[in-house]
Amino acid sequence: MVSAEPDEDALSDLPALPKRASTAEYAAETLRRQIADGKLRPGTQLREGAIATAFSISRNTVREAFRLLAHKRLVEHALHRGVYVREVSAAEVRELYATRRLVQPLGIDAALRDPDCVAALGERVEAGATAAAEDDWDAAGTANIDFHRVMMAGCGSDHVTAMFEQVLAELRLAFLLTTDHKGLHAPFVGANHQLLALLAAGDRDGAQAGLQRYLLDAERIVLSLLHPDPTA
Amino acid sequence: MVSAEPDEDALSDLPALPKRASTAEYAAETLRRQIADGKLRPGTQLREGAIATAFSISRNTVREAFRLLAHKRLVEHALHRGVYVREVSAAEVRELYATRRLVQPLGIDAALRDPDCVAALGERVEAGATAAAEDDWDAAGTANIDFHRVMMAGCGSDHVTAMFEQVLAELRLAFLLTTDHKGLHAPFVGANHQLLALLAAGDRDGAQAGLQRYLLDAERIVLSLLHPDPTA
DNA sequence: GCATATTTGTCCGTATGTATA
DNA sequence: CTATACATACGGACAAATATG
Repeated sequence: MVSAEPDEDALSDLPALPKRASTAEYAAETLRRQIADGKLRPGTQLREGAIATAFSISRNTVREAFRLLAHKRLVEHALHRGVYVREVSAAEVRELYATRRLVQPLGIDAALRDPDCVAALGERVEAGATAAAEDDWDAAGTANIDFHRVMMAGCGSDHVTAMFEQVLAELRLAFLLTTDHKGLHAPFVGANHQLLALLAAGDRDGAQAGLQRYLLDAERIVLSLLHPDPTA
Repeated sequence: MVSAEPDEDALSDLPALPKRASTAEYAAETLRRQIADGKLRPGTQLREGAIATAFSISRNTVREAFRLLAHKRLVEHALHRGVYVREVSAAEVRELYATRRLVQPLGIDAALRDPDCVAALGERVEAGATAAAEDDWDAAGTANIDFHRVMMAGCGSDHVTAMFEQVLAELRLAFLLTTDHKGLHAPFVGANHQLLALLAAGDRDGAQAGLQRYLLDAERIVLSLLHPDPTA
């Protein structure tokens, strides 16, 4: 590449990837973080030329990075019209929660079979509580997402894990559309705590019912924040 | 592009995609078919230069096509060493069936809630039986895969459907490694018929048990054909 | 509706880095 | 170890599609 150190600004927080990556992967990762951090808002167009000059890489390489991001469904590619940070609609949010209600019961069953998994979940609940106590709602949101990620990883299926990561990534994209981070994440802290207690007690039916209630509530909250109540 | 009609040579066998696609998508689709048809065997290296000249497109475009195929996990990308048609190992086959045993119960439940789905499944069973009667084991294999695809689509979750498509595509890649198409697909015809009967009768427990037995049998068969019995 | 500017899609030539015979 | 083949990446060019005035 032309400039050997493209990492002085936005990349300084990268923990020095041990795994070797191509320039395109590097650029894609940088963009991914900027999207996840809300620096690139949903709907923003990413222009090849601008990014190429900003990152000091060629347009071809930028295009490869775009393909990688499109694969993760973080951006949308419109032929001859460019790529845009994806905007998740209310209908898509409903689909995402429908999918969660469908597959997360598998995670509950997996957790019930594995005490280590329950212990790992306990750490996430604690992290969420700590973050909430410090009014750090971004951290609380991350802890919440991790809670469910860990639970699903317990299923032991790479394909299912990857799919669920996808679902969570898209949901995070939806979260970016609101600024009320406390209203968004605060309710989850207690809910996860309750769910954990049911899992620790080995109460399968209770945990399954609790999960469904949780997901229905979460969907309602997210939709209400996205779509500030049109009837009021 | 330079030449306005990119469709006269290597692409002539494509049934004229109605949806507009970029040259890269077009090339990716052509390669995907050649892999699915067994013309490009697992393990084959796909060289940028060779494909670029063969398809009369630039290496840049070929690279974009490779990204698309890598996304579908049809090819593997090794940095600085090129892309290869993926070889599915025995361990991966076991993982694929473990995933199927995990998620397909959701498909059974969905089918039990939807008579239309059961009807659609009936068509696939018939198609499989017809193909078997005509000794067309490739068609029988396709019908079998479609049977399970339709069942999972009944869940109504795009994410789950996409994940399952992925699983089936990788399994198909494994099937390419054997030439005994009859031995591979013949056992499934009857099994699907039985499963359908249980679904039509509304016997949930029977169908779930039947599914698990089916998947364990299928895994055994596939592994034995891939890995021609080392003890014999 | 038209003319123009911008941006994407694609190609080419070339240089450098990497893996392997 | 050198040589070679290939992937990676760059930059410039132009056509085609789209956006803009």
